Amino acid sequence: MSDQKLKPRLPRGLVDRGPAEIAATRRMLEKIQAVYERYGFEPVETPAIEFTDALGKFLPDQDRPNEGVFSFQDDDEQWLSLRYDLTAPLARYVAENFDALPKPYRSYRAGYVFRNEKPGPGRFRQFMQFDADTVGSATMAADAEICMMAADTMEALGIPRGSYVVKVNNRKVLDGLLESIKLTGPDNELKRLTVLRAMDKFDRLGRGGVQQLLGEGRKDESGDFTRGAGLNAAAIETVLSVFANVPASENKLAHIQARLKDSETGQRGLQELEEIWSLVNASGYGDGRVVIDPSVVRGLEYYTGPVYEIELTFQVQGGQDGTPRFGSVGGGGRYDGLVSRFRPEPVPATGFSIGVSRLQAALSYLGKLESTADLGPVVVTVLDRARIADYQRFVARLRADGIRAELYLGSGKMAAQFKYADRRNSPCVIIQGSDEQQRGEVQIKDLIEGARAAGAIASNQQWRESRPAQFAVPEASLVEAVREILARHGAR
RNA sequence: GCAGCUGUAGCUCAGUUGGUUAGAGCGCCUGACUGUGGAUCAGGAGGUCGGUGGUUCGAGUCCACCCAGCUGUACCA
Repeated sequence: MSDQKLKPRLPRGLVDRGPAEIAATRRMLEKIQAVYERYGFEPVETPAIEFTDALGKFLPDQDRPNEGVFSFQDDDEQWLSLRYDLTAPLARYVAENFDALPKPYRSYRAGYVFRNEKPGPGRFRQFMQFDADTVGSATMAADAEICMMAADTMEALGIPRGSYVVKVNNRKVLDGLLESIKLTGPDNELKRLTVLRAMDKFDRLGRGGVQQLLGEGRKDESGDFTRGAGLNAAAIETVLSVFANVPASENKLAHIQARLKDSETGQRGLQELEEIWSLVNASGYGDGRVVIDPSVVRGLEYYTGPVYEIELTFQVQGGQDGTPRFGSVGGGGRYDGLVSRFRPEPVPATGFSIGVSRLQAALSYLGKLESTADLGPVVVTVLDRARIADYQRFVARLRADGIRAELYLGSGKMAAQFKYADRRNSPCVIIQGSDEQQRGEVQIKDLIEGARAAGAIASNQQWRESRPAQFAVPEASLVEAVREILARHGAR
């Protein structure tokens, strides 16, 4: 077919966003930003594109970028990539502007990041993160503060205390654990990865699933088989001990301490955890907002010490199987090696990101999000096409007074104009035909009030004759009357 | 990537053991209403049944392959 039309469509994992979602995102961003500002962080923004090597994302032993990142070659053949998080670009920025920045350097930024991975519910290939970092401070106080800020942010977003938890662990504890089951040396590199990955799946697969993955392997619902790490029973028991149902954070520390006796790395990790815990506790956040959880793994690359994860703990009502799981909505950790890739001196850093898109998807699914679009503009209708100049003058007066307003620019008759205004979520329309003009008046119809009245009216004739929520005011009072309607409906 | 399931109108779906011009609800457009949203009523537009090939007198229906979507799993720096 030569006259075949192009089919409008989006690649998977990408979404269009309408006014209601945009408004909801904006409200979220404002709340997050307010918390970060209060903690003394300042904004900085970097571009969406970086050199691939600056992101550190070449495949090992190959000159091709990792498939998980969107990459392309510049005119000069250099590889460029879309950022896949906001941390790596920040490290590049700090390294590049090192001498000009105050240290420790505390900054935040929001922006879209891109990952070429399989999308799912609340998982997109383009999504927004809100990130905050402290660069140039090695003290655990920086990490403790990040955790407390994460908790404050959740509450600022309207998530009640007890409906979220900030979990803290330390990569050194995990390394120590692997040491204690003798998974050391380069030969065991792959096994170590397999063990950590298995642990990371605890919330999804449960203890049994993780146990299978640590041992022989596991068959999923579709019958597909995943090979396990092949550990012996004693080693499996040691690894699973971190999932023990020990209620208090102090006890968790004690519980795991015994298993790490032989590992110096593990002991150091425990010390760091204890330090964070005492700082968090001193500020009162140890009441369940921030907890120690030795099972938190997080991504596998650049974290060097403490790692954090923000999790929603909502009980999803209707609790059958079909309900999606919204686990982690944010996380982060200490990445002491990332900036020093560019610098001669060591530059410790720690930070965390909130997955704004995912959190929004979760909140909206759970009905915890006010997802109403903002009110639309006041629409001035066109009854007499010869008098467009007059109508435009009404519009100009409203705008001059700071009120969103527009002239109906379509070609429809009255009914179409009302439908248009309705769809635009307009608070009211302005009408002036020859009758009103002679009396020096305009009709104002409150669409929101009118919609409410519609329920009680049976016939169309009655509806039209009663003209619900409609009234006349002198032309001179136009702005004032519209203001009243806006105020009544809580317009911002 | 691997596995399972599903592809019929913009959306949600019906379509008997293969049998004439492929249906419904919702939505959309127009009108009833020379100047009023909703409701109602009447009319209208919109589909080469995901694609290609095959079996058959005949395929939305059966078969093969491909494509897309969903779910699980792997990977996710």
